[in-house]
Amino acid sequence: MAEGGPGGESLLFLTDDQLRKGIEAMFFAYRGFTADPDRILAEKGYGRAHHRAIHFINRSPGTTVNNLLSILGVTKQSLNRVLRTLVEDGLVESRVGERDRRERHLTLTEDGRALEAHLSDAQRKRMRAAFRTAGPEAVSGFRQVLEAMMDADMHRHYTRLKEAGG
Amino acid sequence: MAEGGPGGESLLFLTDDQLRKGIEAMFFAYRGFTADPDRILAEKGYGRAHHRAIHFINRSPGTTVNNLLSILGVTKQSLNRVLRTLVEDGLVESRVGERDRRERHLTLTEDGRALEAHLSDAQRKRMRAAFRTAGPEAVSGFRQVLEAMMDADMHRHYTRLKEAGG
DNA sequence: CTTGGAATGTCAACAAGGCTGACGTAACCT
DNA sequence: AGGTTACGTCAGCCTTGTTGACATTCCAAG
Repeated sequence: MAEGGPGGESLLFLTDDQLRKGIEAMFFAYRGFTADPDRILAEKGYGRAHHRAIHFINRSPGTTVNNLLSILGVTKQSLNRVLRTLVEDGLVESRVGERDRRERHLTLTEDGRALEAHLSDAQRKRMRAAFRTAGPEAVSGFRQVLEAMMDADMHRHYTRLKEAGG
Repeated sequence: MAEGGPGGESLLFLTDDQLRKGIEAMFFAYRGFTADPDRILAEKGYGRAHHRAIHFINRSPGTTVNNLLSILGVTKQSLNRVLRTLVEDGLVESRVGERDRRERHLTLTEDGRALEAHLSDAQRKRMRAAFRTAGPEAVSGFRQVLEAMMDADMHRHYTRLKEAGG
């Protein structure tokens, strides 16, 4: 299995050692990925769970609790705890649905958008530096591998957001 | 800032929208990245913290607690709890240092190596599928971006492990 | 040689944020 | 009218992060 294969293409990039490097790269990079927002959140007494809620509410203003649940992949009890503090603190607004009044539609308030901007500025800054260092071709590969790594459900959510936002 | 730039190279890949896609890709992909090991760990009553300890002890047999701490970036108390259960369950051996008896040198037992193999098989399987789908060039870019995203400390650890293992 | 500081690891207690289970309410739909 | 769906909440559990206090060991300065 050292080399050669379909189309004479080298498969060296699929050795266990290469895979292990990919695994460790994911581990260390994810730490960097969350480090900056984590610092900002800690100052305000929030955690990563708040960041995730804020991020996806910002991406899909007016989204329902149920939709958020399926994106985040946590239980409603878990999400509810986070959401309650955000509503109490005036960062998120929860409006009863007009068409279906069982639903709650979530949007960021002005304060919420301000925090979101602060957090995503920090995170984008690091991502931008990494992208710039690696270059456009690397970025394309980066995204291809990540997309191939997602579960099908998550890929669905990702694609939806990608299309909506583009 | 839409296009053009040094050397006439397009900078479209650095737009906020592209960065946001990268951020969301990291989020969703990391979930997939940990999903398989998480299932195995849950069956055995362990968590992600145990996996991390097992992984890095396997990578550097005989390592000290302090070294592990700086790789994992948690407090020694946090690590100690995890380590204690692993030692009690006979997956990790903790030997008092010969030269410096304050140190504890950590190695996996046979059972520990078996669990490590099980976990990393699962994780490599997904990584292999993603690598194969994306192809060697994408994998190269993937790693470049991740490396550029790491904090300096983490990059140091990553490089060390990479060299040792390669 | 002794003593004080630094390094290493352990115990205790607390908080965040996952989880399950049970229950209540309101609204929708057949 | 009755079943289903969406949401909220209470209670309690677990993992895994945190700080603080403490014991042991090493080393170096006096």
